[in-house]
Amino acid sequence: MSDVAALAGVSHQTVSRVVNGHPNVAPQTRERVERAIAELGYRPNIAARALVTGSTRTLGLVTVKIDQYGPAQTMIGLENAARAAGYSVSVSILDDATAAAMRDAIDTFVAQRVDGIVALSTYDDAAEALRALDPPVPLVAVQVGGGEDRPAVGVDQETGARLATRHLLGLGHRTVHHVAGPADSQEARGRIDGWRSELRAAGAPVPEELLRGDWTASSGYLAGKALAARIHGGEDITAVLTANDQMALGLLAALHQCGLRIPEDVSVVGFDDLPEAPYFTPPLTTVRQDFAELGRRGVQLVLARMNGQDLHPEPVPTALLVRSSTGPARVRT
Amino acid sequence: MSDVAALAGVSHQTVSRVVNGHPNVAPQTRERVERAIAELGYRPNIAARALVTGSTRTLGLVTVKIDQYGPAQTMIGLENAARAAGYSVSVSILDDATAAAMRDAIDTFVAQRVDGIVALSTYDDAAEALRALDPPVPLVAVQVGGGEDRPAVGVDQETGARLATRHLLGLGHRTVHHVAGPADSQEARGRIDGWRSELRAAGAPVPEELLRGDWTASSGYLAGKALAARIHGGEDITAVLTANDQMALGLLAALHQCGLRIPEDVSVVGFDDLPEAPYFTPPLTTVRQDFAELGRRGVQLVLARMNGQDLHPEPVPTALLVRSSTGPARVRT
DNA sequence: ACGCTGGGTGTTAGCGCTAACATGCGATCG
DNA sequence: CGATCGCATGTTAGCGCTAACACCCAGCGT
Repeated sequence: MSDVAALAGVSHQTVSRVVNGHPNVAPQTRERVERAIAELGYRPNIAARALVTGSTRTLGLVTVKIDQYGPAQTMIGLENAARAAGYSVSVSILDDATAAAMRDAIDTFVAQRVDGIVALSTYDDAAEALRALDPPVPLVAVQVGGGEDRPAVGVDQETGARLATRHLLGLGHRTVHHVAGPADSQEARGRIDGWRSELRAAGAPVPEELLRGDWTASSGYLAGKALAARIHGGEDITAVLTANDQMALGLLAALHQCGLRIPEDVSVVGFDDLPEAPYFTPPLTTVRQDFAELGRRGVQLVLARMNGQDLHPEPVPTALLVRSSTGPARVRT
Repeated sequence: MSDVAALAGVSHQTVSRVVNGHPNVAPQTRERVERAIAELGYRPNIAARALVTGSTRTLGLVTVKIDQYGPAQTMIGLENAARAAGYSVSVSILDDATAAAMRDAIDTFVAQRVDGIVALSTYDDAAEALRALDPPVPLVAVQVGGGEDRPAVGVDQETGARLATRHLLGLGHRTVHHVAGPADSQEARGRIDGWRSELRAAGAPVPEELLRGDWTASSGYLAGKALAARIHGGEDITAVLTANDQMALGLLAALHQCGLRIPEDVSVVGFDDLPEAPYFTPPLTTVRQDFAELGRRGVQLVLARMNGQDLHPEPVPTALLVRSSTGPARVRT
């Protein structure tokens, strides 16, 4: 900086003023400084600035299991929104959502003096770890529920699941079966709640046995096999809601293999709307989540907290996309 | 830090020594300081340390189109490897791979004084932008080729494509058609090269017309439609290599719709091995890439450059996974 | 007895920047 | 016409830390 000042024939403070866009600098001085900056290829040192201002203009993002489509998209949304707001993003991708790993990551962010932290995960251990922590900077949760006091944004899982269930009941299905996500996932529970309450509201029987998956296509396949066996055993199962598209894909594969036709024999609805969903066999009816929007609201929320505002954002809405994996119930023989 | 020093009854320098694990500190002093640190919840200020040491122990990661499975996985591998080596990761996810966006991102990293930069993208503009840049810190490219001097790691695309092509020819197919990726992708070109050279080596005819996609299932679907039309028009097309699994999915959907059976009428091979690939209809034969390993080697490479070493890592190997989307050529009627 | 070594600790300076105050000067006003 | 204002700029201090050096005091050899 002093080199620039010397070359432009001004003090370092004036250079600082130019760099930070202060108003009270004479236009010609400003120009002279800017030329010197360009000539010398000068870049201000963020660390030094952070030291004196106490702000790094960096957000910490801690996440688990980013290998799923949803979290990855949400991360993109977060990063873009943060960058647009002039913040850098430092990420920590945890292998598993243990409290210890979570604490470690947050600790590192605190040492880095990030201005705010966004935690992105749908698992209970992560949520619990978060609850126990009290970092000196705002910490908001994205898609992690259960925080009574901790600020959070999420997707309106319940309405999404209700939409899907209603669609299937509307097609004349007696009831809807559900292949749920992991028990320790808040997100999965939201979908179960929505599905169950819609069935109840419609007076449809609520299937006792709940099928569990772990979000992977492989677990969906297993669920599909189990379901097919029950259908061949004479059970009246004609409509299935799976908790995400990957599991729906596995389920579809299993039902196909067992000679069941979609949607003639069984209607299937997914959740997420992967870009690939229209190309499943058959094209998948599913519930779309706007992950990018979720990320954006997450950033909006930390930023608000950083300014001391107490924002309570609405959950991100979902939408049902009807494609070819759902059809009218066949008449019982 | 001075609070800790006061509480422990030592100088701030001794606290610094304890924090940084210097050898010459008396055990009981060390313990006293550690207790004070714990009591006060003290975290060293990384910015201040960076200012004096000149090192932030942070790596910059710039990437484009992370919404694809491959880049996302690679990013995880990178982040984990970096964290294991004691580095934080600052990310910048670009909307598109323009030279300007790339320059901006790198500039920000330079201002942040990251110790090294990893660029992750397979597009030519990105590669070109990289070539034009000369940041004051080591910059390595992951999966971006074409760098004569710029250090890079990549996946051995060519061998992967050859493996797939050989597999199809071995099943008795007269030749193999290829649905390639975007023309400006280094990765896509590597696969084309491998496919073409294997055909040549086997003395098989090289189809003139190359089908182009953009990695999406939707573009694969379009290619599938085109292919189906040509098959119905009497062309002898029995084996297709698609440049990734998503496009293979779209292709599969299109061929199905046009009444072609897989693999009886057409054999299809993908590339990537998505976790969902075994659940396609039919389960997809594909070429696996080890993205996590790619990320790991990327970090290894920057770290080496930061130490002034001149590492030239091997490309990451690929493996063919044979599932049910490929079968023997049917006899021409 | 003397210097010498080396481990344990303290003191000082400075990394690059911005906040706060100081200064100088032309324009404005009673 | 001097007091006053506001703009453009300079000066100083200090953010929290580590490197470099200074210092003190045992233990040792001669």
